[in-house]
Amino acid sequence: MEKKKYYITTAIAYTSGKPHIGNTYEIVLADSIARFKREQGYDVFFQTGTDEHGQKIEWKAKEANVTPKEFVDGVAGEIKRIWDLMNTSYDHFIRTTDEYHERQVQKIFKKLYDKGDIYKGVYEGLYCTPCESFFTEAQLVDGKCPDCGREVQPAKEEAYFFRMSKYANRLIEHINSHPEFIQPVSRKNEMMNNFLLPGLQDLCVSRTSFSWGIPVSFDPKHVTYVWLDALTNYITGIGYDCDGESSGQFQQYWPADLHLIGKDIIRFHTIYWPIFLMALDLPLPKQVFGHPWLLQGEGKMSKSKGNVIYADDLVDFFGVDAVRFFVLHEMPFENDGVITWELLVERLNSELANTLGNLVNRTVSMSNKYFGGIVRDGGIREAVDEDLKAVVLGTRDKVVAKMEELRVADAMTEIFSLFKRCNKYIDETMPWVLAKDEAKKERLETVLYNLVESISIGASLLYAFMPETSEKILRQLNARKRSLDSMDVFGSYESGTQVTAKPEILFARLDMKDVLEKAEKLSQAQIAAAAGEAQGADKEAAVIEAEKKPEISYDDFAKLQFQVGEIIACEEVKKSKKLLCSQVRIGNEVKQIVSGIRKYYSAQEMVGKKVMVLTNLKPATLAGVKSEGMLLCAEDEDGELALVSPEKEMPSGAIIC
RNA sequence: CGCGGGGUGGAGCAGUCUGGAAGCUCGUCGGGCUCAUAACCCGAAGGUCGUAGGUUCAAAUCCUGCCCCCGCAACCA
Repeated sequence: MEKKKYYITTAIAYTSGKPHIGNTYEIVLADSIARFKREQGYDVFFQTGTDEHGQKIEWKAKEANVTPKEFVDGVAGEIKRIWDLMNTSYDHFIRTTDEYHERQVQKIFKKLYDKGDIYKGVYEGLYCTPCESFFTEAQLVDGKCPDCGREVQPAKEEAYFFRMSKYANRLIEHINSHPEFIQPVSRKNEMMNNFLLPGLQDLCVSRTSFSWGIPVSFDPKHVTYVWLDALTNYITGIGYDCDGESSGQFQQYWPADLHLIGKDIIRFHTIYWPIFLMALDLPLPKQVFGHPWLLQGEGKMSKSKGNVIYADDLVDFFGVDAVRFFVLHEMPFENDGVITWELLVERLNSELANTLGNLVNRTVSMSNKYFGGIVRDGGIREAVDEDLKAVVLGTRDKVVAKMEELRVADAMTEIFSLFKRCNKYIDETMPWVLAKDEAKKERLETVLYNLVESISIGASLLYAFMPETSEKILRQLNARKRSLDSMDVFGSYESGTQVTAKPEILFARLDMKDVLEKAEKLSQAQIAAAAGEAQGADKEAAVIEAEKKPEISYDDFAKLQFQVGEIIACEEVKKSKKLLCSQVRIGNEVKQIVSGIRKYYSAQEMVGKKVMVLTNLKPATLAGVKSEGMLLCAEDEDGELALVSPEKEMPSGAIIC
């Protein structure tokens, strides 16, 4: 019988820097699903890779004084190293700089252009002059350029667009008729209400503002812009060819069974990607699962706070499988999960060391102590055995059911319930008591046999999640790995087998204090490194600013009217989290000025301050409130703001020149 | 009235769709055991299930109002 295929992908990682544990979570999750599907007998193809084009990389490469290609080669290597370190069993690692991918993207672009789905138009967006790049509102960081942090202005640029609206109805219908398409289902409404039902905007698919991308073959000053380049990896990676010369592999595996992605890019995978596929007359992926995020305990991960957690650091402390266990087990299905060093140590000690490691250890030890390591089925059954067997034999189906819903954390919990049941069984049967009575020898053999058999099954189930641990346990027990199919029989462990003479500690308990101290050192090192990096970046930015900002005449300067203003009243703007609305007295008049500084100043403390105001700026309406000027602030690289005030007491309205 | 998620013993979560004795992990306390990695097993304390109403024989679960928190979106002159 032919095996059913299963094609699973992760999102491709952006090569702008080393991935942290949150990014690493995704590949491990995908790996456990891929491995489990293989166990279930599917012909699995598992693809991951890197997204290597774009403005940001061009910029980073420049900063590092290397070519973009050299830069991404470095980062992609690092990413691959971490993926391998995590023991992930991907079949193909695609890079968007792969020659085959680039060629296909060019062909796809041309094909869609010829078809009329892509047209040339004008892109209106927000432009950052020093960086020479456009951003959509969504890309802005605190309303500023995400790369250099400066203000952006509305501007226009020639660009190619994809006619999204043409396929919108078909997509709506598809989503409605395939409830399993978007997972978790709660995301479906979000997509429908926010994007599909209000009407889809055409998507800009090219840029001229940077060159590190795949050139549009018939208009080379344009490069392909992110999504058409990145999303297509899922088909080019398995040999799609849009002239109909697709590989056998493509024929076999497409459509994908599961795109595993972060919840932040659900929109692109459930709207743009299906529409691209429709335009190419290809079937749509069966399911897109937007997993939640793994967050660091307090606040966002940031290098300057020194709280970024990297997979390889964790592996140094805990070992690969412990880290796999943690990210898989600690991640809820819909809500974001939390990762802290404390939690990690706690989990490792209680579940891995105590429940699992100690179980294997005590079982092997007893076998050696009482029977020289020979495990025999003594054939003396008792009533207590029945519940153990029932639990052990029932676990497979529970795990399968959970995996079917992609509830990996729950699946692991089921397996650990099995191990807990084994520990309980030891207390129920009290082998050390049986050992004192020569007449109970056969019963004792049976008890140990039941344990070894149960652990063998548990360890086999564990394989998809913690492959090394699974193998280690089986090796210690000298047992074969069970197939899922064979797990409805209790008693397959060959009677008379000898277990290892010296049980190896699977997971050593860790001292919380010790780990936290070491983690603190890591954190300090990170802060120091970030500070050094930030200094370097500052210098760089200053130089670039000098280069890019054109000289102005005194007349230009004279056009700007700066005055000292006194804030006489201030309140928070409703419907906004960032805005404060101040009444500012400037000489004899009072202007209303709205500023995005609520994060740094409370309305109360604003009152009474004398600040520098640009008073002849054209009024604008922000969040429905009129603003007649601008309060000037100094801003650092983290977006920290400080109002600028005259250094000595000055009257309200004083001219600043 | 922008969209969405959440508020469950000290901590972290499940349970809510498909009403019917409030569950899991950690922590605390007491007990058991000694094969084992000071581990394992049992028991206990501890919860007005955010809040106010409603429906129902019965509500954490369904309905309505309100209060907090968090994402996204908007906004940062």
